[in-house]
Amino acid sequence: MSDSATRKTTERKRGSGVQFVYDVLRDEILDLALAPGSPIDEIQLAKRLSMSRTPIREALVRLAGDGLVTTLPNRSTVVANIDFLNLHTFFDAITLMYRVTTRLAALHYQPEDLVTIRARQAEFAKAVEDQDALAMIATNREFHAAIAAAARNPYYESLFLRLLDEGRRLLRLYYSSFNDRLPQRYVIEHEDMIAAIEARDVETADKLASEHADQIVAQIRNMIARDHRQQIAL
Amino acid sequence: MSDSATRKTTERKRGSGVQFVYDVLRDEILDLALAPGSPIDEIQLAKRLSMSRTPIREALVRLAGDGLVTTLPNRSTVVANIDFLNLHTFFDAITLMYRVTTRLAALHYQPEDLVTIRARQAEFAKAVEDQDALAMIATNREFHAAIAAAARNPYYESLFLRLLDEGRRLLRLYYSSFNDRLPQRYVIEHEDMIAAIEARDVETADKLASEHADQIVAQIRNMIARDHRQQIAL
DNA sequence: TGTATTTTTTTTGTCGACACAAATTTTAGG
DNA sequence: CCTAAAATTTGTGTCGACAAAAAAAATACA
Repeated sequence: MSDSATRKTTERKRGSGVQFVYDVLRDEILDLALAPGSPIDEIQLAKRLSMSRTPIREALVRLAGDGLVTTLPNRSTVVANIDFLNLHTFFDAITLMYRVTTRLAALHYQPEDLVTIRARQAEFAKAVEDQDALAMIATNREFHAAIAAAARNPYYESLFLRLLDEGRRLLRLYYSSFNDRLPQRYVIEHEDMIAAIEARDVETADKLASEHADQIVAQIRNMIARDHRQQIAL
Repeated sequence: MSDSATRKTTERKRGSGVQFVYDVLRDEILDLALAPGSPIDEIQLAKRLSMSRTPIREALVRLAGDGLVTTLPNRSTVVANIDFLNLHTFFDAITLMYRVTTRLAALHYQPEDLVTIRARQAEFAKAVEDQDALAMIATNREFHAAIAAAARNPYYESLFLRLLDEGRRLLRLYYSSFNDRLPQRYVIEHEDMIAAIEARDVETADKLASEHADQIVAQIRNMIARDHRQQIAL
């Protein structure tokens, strides 16, 4: 299990309890340390994090708001399932959010935004170079989150972040397939997007984001199809 | 105050407490019965609804997730303010959601969806005929929510519902200005949208939704400008 | 042996109480 | 009379306990 969950005997500041539980659970859910569909026992969790059930419950309510857990009335809350049947709605939404945030970033970015975006891109390039699939997933998210922040629209941003997190869970399922050389292409696409944003070239930014999204969606689809074939073969 | 808040001594089913508080507070916030920025006292609320603070707090956490209240650490939670300075981000997002949901509804609707949509439209037409501004706001929301449901994309739907609720709060502020004849136009536009959806004419549906959104945004902008002029005059 | 009913266990939803943080008021000093 | 420190008040964050609901186990009956 996640070692961040076991360290706890140290006194925490008052008020940080809920946030702590929220962060721990969120990480474990997105990292698939907690399997989708598995129940979350409040008492067990309370013992593990050595705190009362009250802050645990509040954290669970927040996670339910994020769609990361599902609360069954009078029954245990469970980690949200991945809905493979309706993945197309996910792909549709995340593609649109890739486009919209990149578009608006080209329109509204401030100089300091570019600094942040470039820093995230450097981290992503590093992860690709190291062939570190897990780091690639994380840094790719941060790169696009930085663009979304520059777009300065909290409504798009919050939906996009939610979709990126959902995607993180999906990619985790298949991250072993990242051994190929494809990710190098993403680095270049990112560079092109940064250039279009900097030039305030909205249409090009939109087009690049759209293609980038299609790339990623296609790759995830491939991973799923491949995995599905393997399952059938077994 | 809302009378739904005072009836409570009757026993409620176990488990419905949080939902009840959530619904009451949500309505009061969206109806501006609770002014934006005003603090919410947990103890006072607990007394008013005659229940313990625990379910109150959980409801507040959910509302915070919806962006309807803001939680200040160790300090009272306050009703979310209306951010007039960044209204353009709201208009941008809600216009896109009008378009996307109408588009996808034309693509994915099932026969029973049209029945629901038409029922909502009838209620909206009735409200316009009655010159009942408050009912117009509510039924207009339900009409577009029905279209969003037919679009069958939970990500778009949840964002759109959130934006519609935010819009409800905005319109409440200015609903006195609904005395003019403009709303009749909305009825016709709604009819056109239904026709385009039924014909599965995606492009027309998109175009109509876009124009409809522009209409509404323009009207809200007018209301704000008019109000602003009045404030300056005073 | 299989099914229906009762009993037990487990786990959630709610409660009242307490501790701590921040805001407010009071008091002390210049 | 004004400023700064101390004391008080107000309200949140967390806790342990209890009651109701659901699930699991045990029992009765055919």
